[in-house]
Amino acid sequence: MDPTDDLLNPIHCVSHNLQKTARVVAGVYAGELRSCGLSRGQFPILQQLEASAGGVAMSVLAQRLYMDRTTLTRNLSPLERAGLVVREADPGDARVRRVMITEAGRSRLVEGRKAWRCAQAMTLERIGADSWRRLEDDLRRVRKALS
Amino acid sequence: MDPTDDLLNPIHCVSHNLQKTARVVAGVYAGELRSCGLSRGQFPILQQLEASAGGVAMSVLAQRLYMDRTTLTRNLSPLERAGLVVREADPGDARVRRVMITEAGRSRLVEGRKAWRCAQAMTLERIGADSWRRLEDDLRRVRKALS
DNA sequence: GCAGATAACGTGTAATTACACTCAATGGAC
DNA sequence: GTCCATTGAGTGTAATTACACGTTATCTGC
Repeated sequence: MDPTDDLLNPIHCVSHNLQKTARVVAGVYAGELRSCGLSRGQFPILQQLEASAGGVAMSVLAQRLYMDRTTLTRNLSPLERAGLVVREADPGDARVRRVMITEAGRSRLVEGRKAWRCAQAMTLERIGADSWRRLEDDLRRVRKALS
Repeated sequence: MDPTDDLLNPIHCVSHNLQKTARVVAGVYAGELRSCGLSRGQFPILQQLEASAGGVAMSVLAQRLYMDRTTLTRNLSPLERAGLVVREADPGDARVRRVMITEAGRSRLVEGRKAWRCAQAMTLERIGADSWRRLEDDLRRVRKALS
């Protein structure tokens, strides 16, 4: 008998278990970040952009965030309207649009990180740092295995 | 020095790590479920309703799914239009609307489970059953700790 | 060069999510 | 019984997500 048979019961759905846990956790971070005018979707984008000197192509940025490319396009629009990022054509390849964080974006990110740190500290305190270390490793493995 | 200091770097964001992993996994299940006309959000709802004989109040159902009550309202609309669920007033309390799965809903669920099992088996094979057992426990603990 | 394949990107459309707000029904204090 | 806090539920609005499709630019074989 296959030892994974019990896991083929919908109670153990990998997708739904991840989904509902993500929803619960997201609420904590969204609440903290709201004070600085960043959504929980915008914060990781700015964070990733700050680490990418010289700008990044849309596709590359989407991959790094494990996000659909078209979703990224939509999420970038409000950030661009707010002047926190700019999109400009790549001089070497006219197809590529390089995304860059602006000075205003960096300032906002400083505020955002304060709020984020509150949410992260609160979450870690509740779930336990060691528990999270193990979980984070496992999650990374899941992403690697499926993409 | 606080041993959780390194975890206060946005790279280790609990919310974003869960979010992006959930996105990657969701893609697998959505692909399989599409063949039977159920979204990955609708399947868990029907699944939960099948286990709730006599119908459930909206709030209770939302709690069980770790879902916002208003989100559940929206997600039920297409299911109701398709005749897979019904909402009827509770005889004892006029505020309560009891949600029930229909016969058509049960039939659809049989189809859905076939597709779901494909996705689940595929996912488990890639990430490993033991890895998932540990992860599922950890995720449950996170939900308990935060809600 | 040129034709077709490929790659990068945006848009139409639709599902998912949830906060703020409103409405209706219930229950408790008196 | 009346007032009012509480509870269950739906709607307005907006952000998030992603599939299908179209457009433009680059590359490859010839």
